Amino acid sequence: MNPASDPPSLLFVRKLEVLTRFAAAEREGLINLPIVVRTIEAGRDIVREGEFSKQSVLILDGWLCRYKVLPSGARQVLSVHVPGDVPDLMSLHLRLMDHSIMAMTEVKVGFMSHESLDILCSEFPRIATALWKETLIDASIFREWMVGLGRRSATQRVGHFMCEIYLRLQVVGLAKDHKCAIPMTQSDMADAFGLSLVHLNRTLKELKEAGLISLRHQTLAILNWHGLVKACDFDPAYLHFSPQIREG
Amino acid sequence: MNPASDPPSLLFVRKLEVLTRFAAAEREGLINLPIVVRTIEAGRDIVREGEFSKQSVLILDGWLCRYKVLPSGARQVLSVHVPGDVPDLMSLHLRLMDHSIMAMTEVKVGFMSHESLDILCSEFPRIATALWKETLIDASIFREWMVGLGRRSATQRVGHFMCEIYLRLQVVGLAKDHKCAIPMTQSDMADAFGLSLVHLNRTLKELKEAGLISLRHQTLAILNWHGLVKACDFDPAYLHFSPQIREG
DNA sequence: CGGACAATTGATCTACCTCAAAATTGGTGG
DNA sequence: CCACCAATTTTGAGGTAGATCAATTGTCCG
Repeated sequence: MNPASDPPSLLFVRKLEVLTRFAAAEREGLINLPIVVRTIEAGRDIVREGEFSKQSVLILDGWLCRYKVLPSGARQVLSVHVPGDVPDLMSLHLRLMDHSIMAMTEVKVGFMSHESLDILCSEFPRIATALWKETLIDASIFREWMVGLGRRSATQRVGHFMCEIYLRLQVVGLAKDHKCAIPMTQSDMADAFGLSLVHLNRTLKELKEAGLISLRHQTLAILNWHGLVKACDFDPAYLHFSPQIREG
Repeated sequence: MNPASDPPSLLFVRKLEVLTRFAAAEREGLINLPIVVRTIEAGRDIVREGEFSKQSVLILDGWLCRYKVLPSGARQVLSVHVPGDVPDLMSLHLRLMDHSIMAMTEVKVGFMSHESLDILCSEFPRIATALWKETLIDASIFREWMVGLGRRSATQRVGHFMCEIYLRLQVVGLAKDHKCAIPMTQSDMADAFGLSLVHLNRTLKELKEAGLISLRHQTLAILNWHGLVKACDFDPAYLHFSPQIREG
């Protein structure tokens, strides 16, 4: 879906065009954005809390997550990111990182300098607005996760995530027929849902035994979409997809 | 601190100037922003999840919170807002509200139409950037709350909030000498920290008995700032104050 | 002074945690 | 192709932070 001849920025343009219709010049400006492509091995940090960031990363392939670690050693995964996402877009204006970003799998990323993004934004204000919107959707997802962490049961939290990630992957063509890859360890998931590893494992087992999902070899199948949506109280409104996309 | 003769927009300008140094024209544009002032009684919703928003509210006096309610009836408070905040700034670009906003006290708010904000942003790109930054800090606070909800104990969550709100109030001149008003019921706090009302009450008691805080008649005093900061693992970096502000 | 709401306390229960070990999986080198 | 290692997943057993249910007390106001 992304031939070698395509510039890496094309994925970025496509993602933004889900929300914004660009003029030809804007599109061109985006496509010509200088991007430095690099491959990073699984487990490596891309940026660390406390660092000053001078660039943002576009994910071209693989998954990555944002997290914070407490003095106790406990880790909270704040978000999970898939191809097309720019997880640290916020650093464009908040240069001091308040969290870290780690490769969950081997990832291919494109580095976009803040300098060139700034220039692009001032030349094309509608691009600035499109990027701003991306950061707002990011925040909306945080809010929904907060609801899960504060008020949903372990089972609902896990199921809710499965629904969310399936839809997000579907938008970028990486999921269909209620199946997708989830290249996370159970330890990663536990840290994302605020659970212990042991309890996460039991929660997954419960969802499997209820016939709602199957998950093996990092491959998720949602066996009963409507059942899962209902059980976990999933409503995709918070993803702010344009009207024509919303469904399961 | 805000004489009757001052236009309500002045509070907004002051808040934004914490992060951005404006040119005279920009400042003037902001001050002339048309604002409709209204008073709203405690407990009333200002916007509801699912509505389309055509304006954003600037808090002039009083507190308000954002929240979501689950089908079970459980409520999660997502954030708490004080004078100077524009809690639904996100609706400027995500018009469909994914959460509700409620007055926690009687509040005096200023309504700013999205139309006039849009015009201001396109005329003064640096104002757009300043607003974007505000939404990014908002998201940063969500991230920190996620860490609390997922990985901190009840005691730490409560204490952490006390530190945060004290500093945020201090910036707008509403707190000093480690004292400030916290016009929230314990029920509101419980919903903000993902706790039951009963447990929240016991947690407060614990912090009081440890000599870290006092809280009576909605008045908070932090009796041992350093002790509290240490016990709750509080680090204000996530508030992204400019360097000269950071301290307790 | 009464009524409504908010705060506090008691008693019991449970969802999820921690500690510990075993089983499974995937990758590597011989 | 197999043996082995390290990482991951799974299961068992027992403990606890925080939930729920149920009063009681305090506070604010009209």
